Amino acid sequence: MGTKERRDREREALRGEILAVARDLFIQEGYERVSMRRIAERIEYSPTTIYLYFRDKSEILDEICEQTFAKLARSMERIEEKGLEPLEGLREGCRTYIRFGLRNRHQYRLTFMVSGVHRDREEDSSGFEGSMGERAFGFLVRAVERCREAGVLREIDVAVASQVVWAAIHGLTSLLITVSEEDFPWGETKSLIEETIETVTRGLMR
Amino acid sequence: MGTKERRDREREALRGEILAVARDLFIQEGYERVSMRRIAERIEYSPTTIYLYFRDKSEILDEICEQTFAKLARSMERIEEKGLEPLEGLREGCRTYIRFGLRNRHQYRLTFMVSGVHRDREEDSSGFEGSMGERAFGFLVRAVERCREAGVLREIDVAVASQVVWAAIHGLTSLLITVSEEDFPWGETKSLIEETIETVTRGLMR
DNA sequence: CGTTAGTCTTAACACCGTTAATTTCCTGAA
DNA sequence: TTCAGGAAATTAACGGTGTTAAGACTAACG
Repeated sequence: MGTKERRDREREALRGEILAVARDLFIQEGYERVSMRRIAERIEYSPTTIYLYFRDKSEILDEICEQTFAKLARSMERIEEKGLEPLEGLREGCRTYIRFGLRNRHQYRLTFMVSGVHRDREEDSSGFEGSMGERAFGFLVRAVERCREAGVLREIDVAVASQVVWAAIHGLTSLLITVSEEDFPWGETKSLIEETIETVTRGLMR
Repeated sequence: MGTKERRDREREALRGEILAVARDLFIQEGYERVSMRRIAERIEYSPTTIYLYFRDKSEILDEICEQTFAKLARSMERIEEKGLEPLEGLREGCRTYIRFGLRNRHQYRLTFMVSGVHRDREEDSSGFEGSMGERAFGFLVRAVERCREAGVLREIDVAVASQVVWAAIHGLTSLLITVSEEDFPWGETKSLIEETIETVTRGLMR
């Protein structure tokens, strides 16, 4: 009787393996360089089998991105449990965000820097609401809000201020990912990160 | 005797037409959605003819990017001639940069947000030195330097400060390009831009 | 006029994402 | 134990891609 359950388990297992293999390949070589046929080869199934588990290539990407986002969101939410003072909490969130992006370059690029380039299929896109991306951004909003409550924030809309922070840390992260050190004379990365965070927080305080 | 000259002119003309057609298509539909065959169709030549004028597809892109950069660099350098006070000059440069990115979304994405994804050919890359990108960034450095000389800059390395500014305005630009308004509740774009510029400049001043 | 150099095209290669049709395999009932 | 049904996987194919090799055309020069 439990055969359906077992089959479901097996199905899920194979699905997971596809996801794992695809993630490794995407990270190592980039989304567009990895073909369905190569993923299939790795899992030792025929290419078309993948289509029994995913609608198309970009759905695999979407799923991986959500996983990545979930990781980022958790990292950031963990900061809130540390009970730091508002300003330092915000700073620590920025650090976490940037570090995460640099440690997961390809995933970061895939989630934040491609968007509508791939996935022409529009329908779902599931939007921002309820997504892991919202959770990660939600952290920023709360961190800024706590700064406002503590009275250290200058006169500015909390939503706008959060977007400004996001822009700054995303900008730094994506530049460091895109423009390699041999193409541009970045100095010491660590101090650049700290100065960026320092600058944006200072700029938001009264 | 002037036949060689005429032929050179014709060659250059066709090359230019390929570039123009490709630019229009890339802008309208994005680099990866445009095939060599479609470019060829537009110029009414066979696909392989293009390879007599460009090594490969990415070389067409490179050339277009350089043109775009040149336009940006000129726009920014024109600000210097306006004789604004240092801080306002920096602000105006930021505005120009962001506006340029938003008005040339596809070109901006191509130049600043893809990098090593396409063009596996490494050899040249021609580096940062002497490129139009350097000229655009050079403006930022000079603008920041002038702020330092005017004594309004806080204690910070000029190169680092310029990179911070670049990160912030690039971050905003690329986010606005990547994350569409239906995916994320951006408020009013104009005020977001102003607040970002305000925040980063404030954060750099003493 | 014949040769030659430059320009362009045809045909092909090796891929790609994806779909339709078909085969294989296993399970549950007779 | 056999057999039907259904799920899972495969083969073959379509229409596309960037790119290369080989051949055809064409215009200028000796």
